[in-house]
Amino acid sequence: MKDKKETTKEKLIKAGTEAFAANGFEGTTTRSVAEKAGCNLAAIPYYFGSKKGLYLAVFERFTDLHSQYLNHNLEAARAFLEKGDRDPETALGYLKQLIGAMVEFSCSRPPNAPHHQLIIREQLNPSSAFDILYKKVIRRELDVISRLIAAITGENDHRTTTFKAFILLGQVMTFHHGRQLIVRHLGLHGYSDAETGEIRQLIIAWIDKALKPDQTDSTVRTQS
Amino acid sequence: MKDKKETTKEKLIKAGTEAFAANGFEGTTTRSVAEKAGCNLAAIPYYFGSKKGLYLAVFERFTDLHSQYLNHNLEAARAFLEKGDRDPETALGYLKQLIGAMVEFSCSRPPNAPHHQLIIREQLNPSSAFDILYKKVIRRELDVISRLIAAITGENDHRTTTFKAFILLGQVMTFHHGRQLIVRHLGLHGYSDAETGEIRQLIIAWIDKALKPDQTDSTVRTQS
DNA sequence: GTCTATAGTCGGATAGAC
DNA sequence: GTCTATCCGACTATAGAC
Repeated sequence: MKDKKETTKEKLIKAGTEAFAANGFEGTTTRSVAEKAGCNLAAIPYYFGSKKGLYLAVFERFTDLHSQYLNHNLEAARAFLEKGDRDPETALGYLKQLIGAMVEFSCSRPPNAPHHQLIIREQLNPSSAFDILYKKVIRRELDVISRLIAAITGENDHRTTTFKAFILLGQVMTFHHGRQLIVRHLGLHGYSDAETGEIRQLIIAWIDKALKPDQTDSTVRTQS
Repeated sequence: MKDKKETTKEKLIKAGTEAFAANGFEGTTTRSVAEKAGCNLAAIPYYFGSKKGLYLAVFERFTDLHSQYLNHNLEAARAFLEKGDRDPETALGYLKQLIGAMVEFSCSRPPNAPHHQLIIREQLNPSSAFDILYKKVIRRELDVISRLIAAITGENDHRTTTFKAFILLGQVMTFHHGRQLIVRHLGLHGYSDAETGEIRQLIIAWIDKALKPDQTDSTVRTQS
């Protein structure tokens, strides 16, 4: 029935995802997207109303995929948190699991990961897509991570645990959006499995040391 | 003599820095830059040859400022490293000093810091400006940081210490380019001095724990 | 639903007066 | 050096045939 329809729409979303991630909204032309999708320029306004409509559709789509990918780890952690068990070692285990999955997602899957480019671009330049992003993926991730950190360190100040969650996310993201830089600096040709593995191990080891509950967490007090 | 000349050129570079940082190269129009600079559109091709010429001039300029700002800390660390003293505690002190300065630079000076937006944008979308950036600032920073890390941890593999340097830079940068996100998530109105201070303390404490020389650094071995 | 042709707009660069 | 006026190309979106 609507197989043909879905296919063209689908191809446009896929091509749009890559193009917008690589060149940004302004840097992308509808012509190039249509060409990459192998369909007609006029199909974009037809299916999505406008270029901006396609852009938003791209975000609706990839945020779904993104949550699906991390859903298992996020939900497992959330279930743990919800049942009130606050064992720091267990919480640390969930956190390491989750972050490990994020590293894999960011580093080892170059074709699936224009996602983070789109995320960064929206952070630099928030548009109406930022809302979709925030509500569907970022808020949830931040929330779970900061609650895990609270369980691990015993720190309960929301702002502080959120800052720590950010530090952590920053460690992961830097390897994604700094890929070109790292590769150039080290003379690599992209991340091989070996590099992805090393990055994951380094980040996990770093987390391990920095959050280990058995050390006094020299928690910070600033004037609130 | 050439006061007037310098002034117009200067105003264009300043306006261009802000505009390119905020909206990217494609998202910026020469008209808007000229208007913001309070001068004529035709002045851009006149002084810089083209829009791209202005863009490159912006990079030449801000990379100078950037190195100047961090120069003191970078050179102090480099002098320490050069004289062959490898005391881990001292090295850790230099690293903390340097990172602290970077946090101040990223967070507490909103008007001076379109710089990092430009850096991120070039990482996402390398153009000819990437070379300027890499050669004049990033390479030197990465180099010093990774050598400090080597001195602190005793780890001598260049790739590993570089990855660790990246982790560290990622922690700092995330607070800069994720500013809109953090502010929104925590319901802040930008970073006050208190927040900048807390961020600096958290990152330094994190580094402290993760790199402390007195712990066995569970150094990673992957198939090389 | 998909195409061609084209309208309408805008942005970068130039010509040339002052 | 600075301005106005303008050209030219490229882009998004639409009209309308098939």
